[in-house]
Amino acid sequence: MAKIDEITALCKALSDMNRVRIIALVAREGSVCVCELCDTLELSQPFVSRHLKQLKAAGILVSHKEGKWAVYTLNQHADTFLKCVLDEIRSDENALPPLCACDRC
Amino acid sequence: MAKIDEITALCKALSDMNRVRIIALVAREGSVCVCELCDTLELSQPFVSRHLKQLKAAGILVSHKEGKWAVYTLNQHADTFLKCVLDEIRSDENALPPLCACDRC
DNA sequence: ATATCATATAACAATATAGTTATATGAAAA
DNA sequence: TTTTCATATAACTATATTGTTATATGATAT
Repeated sequence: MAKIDEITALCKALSDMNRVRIIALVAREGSVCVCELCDTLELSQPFVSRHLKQLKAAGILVSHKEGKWAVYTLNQHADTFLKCVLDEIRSDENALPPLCACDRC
Repeated sequence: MAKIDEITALCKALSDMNRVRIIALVAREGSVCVCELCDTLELSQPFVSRHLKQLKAAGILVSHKEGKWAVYTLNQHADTFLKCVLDEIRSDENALPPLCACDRC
């Protein structure tokens, strides 16, 4: 029952390759910290941080603090459309490199 | 089995409110000519024409000529993800004004 | 307290996209 | 063939977004 402007907003969040790769990595790993995203996807930290903010604003990801680290996970309250998108994204998870696990967190 | 870059490209086409409204109108009416889109959505002709080009490039719409008119319809060969999006868009069709039918075509 | 680490934000340049105005194309009617 | 109509494209400005660099915040460790 999504409205046209909700569809537009969600698709705007998904219209950037780097953001979709971030989502794909979070979906595959369950939860990741920012440094793992940076290292695995070879993206700069401020760059990742800003895209994460957009993905949170779009309701796709949620985050919580664990000590010094910010851990990002998928929003469990995704609506029908977002679930459909996530299924699509998950089906191409192998397009991503293996996780560069952070050895500190 | 959509790839990440295909998802990104499709979502980019769907990331603009006017384009989604165009899709919604085509989905509701079955087929429309450009002047009906302009009149109904109160958008300028070159503006609509350029967005239609993007929607064709994204594989969402197809068009054919009927005399002087260009008639746009949904691409029947939509993949799973696009079908899912179209269902969402259709569920908010009443957000659109009634069709301003072109009295010439 | 000071230093360090992880993340977030600010400020900026480069690029892309939206939206407008003017013009081109191509078909049908006169 | 000239005109008219429907649509497409070109050229342009305005705005938004991307991506980078520098800095701020906030927690832990020393």
